[in-house]
Amino acid sequence: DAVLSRISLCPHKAGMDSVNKNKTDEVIRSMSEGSRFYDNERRKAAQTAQRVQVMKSRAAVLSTGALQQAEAMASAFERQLETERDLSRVIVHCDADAFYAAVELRDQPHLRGKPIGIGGIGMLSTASYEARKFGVRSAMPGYIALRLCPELILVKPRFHAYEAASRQLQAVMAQYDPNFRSVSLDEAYLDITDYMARLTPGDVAQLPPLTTVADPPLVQEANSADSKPGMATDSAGARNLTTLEGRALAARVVHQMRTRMHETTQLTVSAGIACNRMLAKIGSDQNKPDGQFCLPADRAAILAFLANMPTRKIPGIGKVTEQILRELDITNCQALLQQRALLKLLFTPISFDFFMRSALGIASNNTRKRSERKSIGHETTFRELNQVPDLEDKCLHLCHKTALDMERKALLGRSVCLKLKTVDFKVKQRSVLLPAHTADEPVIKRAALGLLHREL
DNA sequence: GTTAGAAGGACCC
DNA sequence: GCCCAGGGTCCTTCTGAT
Repeated sequence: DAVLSRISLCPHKAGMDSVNKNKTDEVIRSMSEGSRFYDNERRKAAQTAQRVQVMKSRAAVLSTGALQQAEAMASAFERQLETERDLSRVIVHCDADAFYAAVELRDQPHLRGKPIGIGGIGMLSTASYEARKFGVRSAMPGYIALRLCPELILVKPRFHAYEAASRQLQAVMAQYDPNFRSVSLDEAYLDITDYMARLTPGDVAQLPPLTTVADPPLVQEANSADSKPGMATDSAGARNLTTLEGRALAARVVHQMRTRMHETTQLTVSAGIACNRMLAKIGSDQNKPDGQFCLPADRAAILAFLANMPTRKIPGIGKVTEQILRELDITNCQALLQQRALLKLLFTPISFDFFMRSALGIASNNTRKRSERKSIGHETTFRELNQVPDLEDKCLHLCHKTALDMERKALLGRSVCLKLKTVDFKVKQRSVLLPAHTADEPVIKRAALGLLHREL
């Protein structure tokens, strides 16, 4: 049922082939059922079901006229989006494979070949590929993982080691794009268009040949006349990166970069190459681990690539949105496009825009660093507490850590937000806007305590 | 009608 | 015996104020 889809293994994730999904889900279910966590999941599932019901009843009473009008608007919107389609950039998404686990296996050779999970009994942040065969996943509680895989070795995270490895990976990436955007310790986007334009024939000769790279084929068949095979350079003699040849060259560049990353860190990195961030990110998952995927800069090839793509693979569509769309009989991008009139009528303009862009493969290709952070804070989960002084202590300690961080990073903030989680996993957030921006610890503490007392 | 602030959630790693 | 994280961003909805 609905709650199961929330707690079970995601079948679209890479490396699911060898997993006995039914057995794994049964273990997860039996260990979760009856817990307060499970009850909360059931509550949220019911909430989602309610949302779906409202949508379905709205859909049921739509007139053909309304649908036709929506179809016309959606169609016009699609034409508008097509004018924005930019195939000119070569965007790469790099994603280190099972990063934390890979660093541990590298540094602790006696663990190699054994299933390991990074984290503790409460929660794992990563699992090695050996452990994934048993259904062990990131964001899985350690005690459930141990039930799935009794030989699992829990390894305490060593963030300094991961940060060091991350810096090494980034140093290689910087050779190809000094303005790359890192999204976490193990993920980054690069725009290698300029790098490729500067490649000399000598540089090109140094690149690994495509044939050693292409397994499975890196460059999908382009079935359209949009790209012009044989036109690796344009009339001015400049390198044309949108052709199949241009993308094959990109594949060789990325292969070289991944080789360098492996040489300096002993870690494997997977990569996706495409004309925007979204497509590159989907691509980096295609041939994981230690693989890469290159999508031609070609509208027809992009649409063909996306047509049967499960909605869950789109970054930004999680379990809930997948479920809602499935209830509307939408499970892949093709259906997303076919049902655009319905989507236009049932979802907000922002969601509709997002769905259309996703299904068409039109997204931002900006890989420059994002501007400034929006928030900073700390949170911690602790055993059941109901004594006011105990809660105050916890609150003050988190305020202290946050104020310290703000001072270190020279940041100011104006809104103080207190987050509370009850024993039944309900989350409450209470916030106040201060008269002025501050990083002053006593001010933050007073505001937070005020919010806390409002709830006691 | 528009907007800013609050609260709740979905999602990502 | 341990028993579902913690750091974020963005979107949606509601509500009171301009």
